[in-house]
Amino acid sequence: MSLDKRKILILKAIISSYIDNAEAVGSRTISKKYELGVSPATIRNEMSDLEEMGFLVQPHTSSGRIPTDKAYRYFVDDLWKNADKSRNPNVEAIRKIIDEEASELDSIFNNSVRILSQITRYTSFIVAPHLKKTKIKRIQLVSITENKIMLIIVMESNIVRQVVINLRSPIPEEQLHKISVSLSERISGHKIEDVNLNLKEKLIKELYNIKESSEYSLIELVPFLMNQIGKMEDIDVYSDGITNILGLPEYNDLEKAKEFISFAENKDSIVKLFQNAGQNDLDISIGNENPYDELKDCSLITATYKFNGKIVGKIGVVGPTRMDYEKVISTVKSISEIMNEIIDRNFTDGI
Amino acid sequence: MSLDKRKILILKAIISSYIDNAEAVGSRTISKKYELGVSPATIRNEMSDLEEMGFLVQPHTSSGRIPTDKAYRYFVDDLWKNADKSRNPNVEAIRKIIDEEASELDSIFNNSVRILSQITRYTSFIVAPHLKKTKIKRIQLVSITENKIMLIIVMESNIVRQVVINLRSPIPEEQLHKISVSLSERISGHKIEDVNLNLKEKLIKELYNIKESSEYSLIELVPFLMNQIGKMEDIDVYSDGITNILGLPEYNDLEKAKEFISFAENKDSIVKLFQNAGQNDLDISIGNENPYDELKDCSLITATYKFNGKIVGKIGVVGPTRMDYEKVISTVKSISEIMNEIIDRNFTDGI
DNA sequence: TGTTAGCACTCTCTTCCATTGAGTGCTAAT
DNA sequence: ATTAGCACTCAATGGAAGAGAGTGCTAACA
Repeated sequence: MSLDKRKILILKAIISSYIDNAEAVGSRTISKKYELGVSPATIRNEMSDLEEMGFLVQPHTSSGRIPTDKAYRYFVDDLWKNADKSRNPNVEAIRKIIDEEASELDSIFNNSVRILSQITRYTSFIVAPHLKKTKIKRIQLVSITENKIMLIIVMESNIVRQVVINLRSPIPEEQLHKISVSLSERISGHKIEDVNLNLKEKLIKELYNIKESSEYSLIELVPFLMNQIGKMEDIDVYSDGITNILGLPEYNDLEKAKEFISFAENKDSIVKLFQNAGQNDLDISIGNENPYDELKDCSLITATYKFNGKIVGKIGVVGPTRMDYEKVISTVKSISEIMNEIIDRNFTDGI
Repeated sequence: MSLDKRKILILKAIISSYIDNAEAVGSRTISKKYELGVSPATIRNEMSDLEEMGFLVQPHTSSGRIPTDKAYRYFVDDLWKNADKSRNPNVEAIRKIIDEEASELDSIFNNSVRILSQITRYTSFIVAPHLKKTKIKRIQLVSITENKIMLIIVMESNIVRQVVINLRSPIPEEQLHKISVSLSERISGHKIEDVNLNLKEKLIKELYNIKESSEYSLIELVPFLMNQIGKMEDIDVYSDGITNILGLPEYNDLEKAKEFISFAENKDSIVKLFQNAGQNDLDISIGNENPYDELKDCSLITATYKFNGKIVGKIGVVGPTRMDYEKVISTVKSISEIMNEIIDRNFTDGI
């Protein structure tokens, strides 16, 4: 039995109808709504074949049929081949919004993930860079008030992290500057994880031996600074629209909804999910292709974004397997491209 | 008819049972579980009286009874009088966690709201200061990379806000410093809202007339900086545990749950809710005492926190009217006290 | 040989009762 | 004033019956 043209048309019609209504599709519906020029009986025969081939299932003997993961997979792979190159019409509007607050990664991520979930109406995530694995370019100490200084860390990728630190007693501006310079000299080029491993002790010792350090109680400050640096968060997860699933018929069951929500709110599981998700420009995993039981009725569409051509993070959408793949794929693609472009422009070192 | 001792005991027993089980309480239950030494029949008579007095209602003729808002109000006011002065046993642990990352308000708020919702298992909020109404102490421009500078704003209350800004072309360190100093001189003492109103134009004009400005294209930079300052967020809302309500029997109805969630996720409504909530150390509004329909089955417990003795923000919990008031009140109280203390220590100007 | 009308059959879903059980209010006895 | 007893009420539970959507099969048709 082969997947001839008519079978494909019928399959697509069923998928399309099921995506719209979340209800098992019968032969009459197909013959009425989609003009195939054949009677329900013929369609029934074809549907029976499609079921045998594993593209459809019947929830019970006398109901219509539902597409399987295999059907979605076929449909998506087909989309792929005949990919519509027409750009998402919203692209320019989206770019403008993200670009407006593009000087901090945090804003780029927040805006991107929000827009993504607003357009798709599903749950969106961004899993952000492994800061601990990138090198520190320089650090800087800036006096804020008498008892507060700001520690600014600039990473190789021009990502900036800062933290305000309370001092027990003021440090003269001049001396702060000296500490800042010597600390920066010694720490730049190293990774945050190195600081945690062995650099910390080494640096503390070195700095103690410098004449001018002794003026101020570096004994307190430097180890504290090193701890702050070491604590910089490793992987950030941004999410939006988690509660959107409450609107989906497949999550009418409160228990199921709660299960999904607690999965989505758990950063660790999301990080793992996205790390497993393949490293292509765009990856799609459908239903049981997902490694997590909580997502067996969901599809995950992820894209990567890069710094300096190196893969560092992922953006993605989780929705029901019954999702409008064409729209979601095009949205994820567009937004990831916009992110890539904006990050490139704002965070990549010139040559 | 008066609220004699036995009626009070029975009322408390009913409230307590209803808080535990969320099910209408019958006379037999009370007589069995709470040793009052009287028969169900007697309790029935008393319950009938309590209903007449407005403390109880029957969902239908042949069911047990449920406490009304008035009953909770009585119960809470009574708690008040006989307030247990014993401190929450967790106080020290909580303080430690919040204190660990106390040099930035953002962390204090995030940690506090998280702990509050974790302990109470309800939804918690913090509505943070009106930044636009406080004066700017100083601003500072710090060079980050060739094309990035950081704009740091220190408010009168020692709150620090910073934003990274991308430049079209580099500015020499020296000149950046000059701009920073003149901008800071001119802007300190003013409020953010003043910047938006008229200060912006005035300052731009003034700075154009300074000799050294002309070296660099201040024409671009200064207006941009002013916009950044003017854009600093007005009121921040922190929330946690919104989806906790999915576990409550009163929100078994998905529609009701969705309504609550979209209310809780809407910053505007939360800001209004908290602004209406009274300015005492602790305020409680129960059920229909709340101005919002979405909260007619909820109680709101809020506390204030202060900077320099001035009220600036609120922390609070929203849960079902059927909540363990004693525990929630004590938790909100403790956490607000801890916040006050930590903020005082870290953000108040010395004398 | 593929298509289709017709029909019996299947299974869910809704509606409608009857039954159950928790709880009340009232009355009469203590 | 309290309580045992009892009739009564009403939500909740659990079939049973009927409706409706959809199927598979058969036989006729092009």
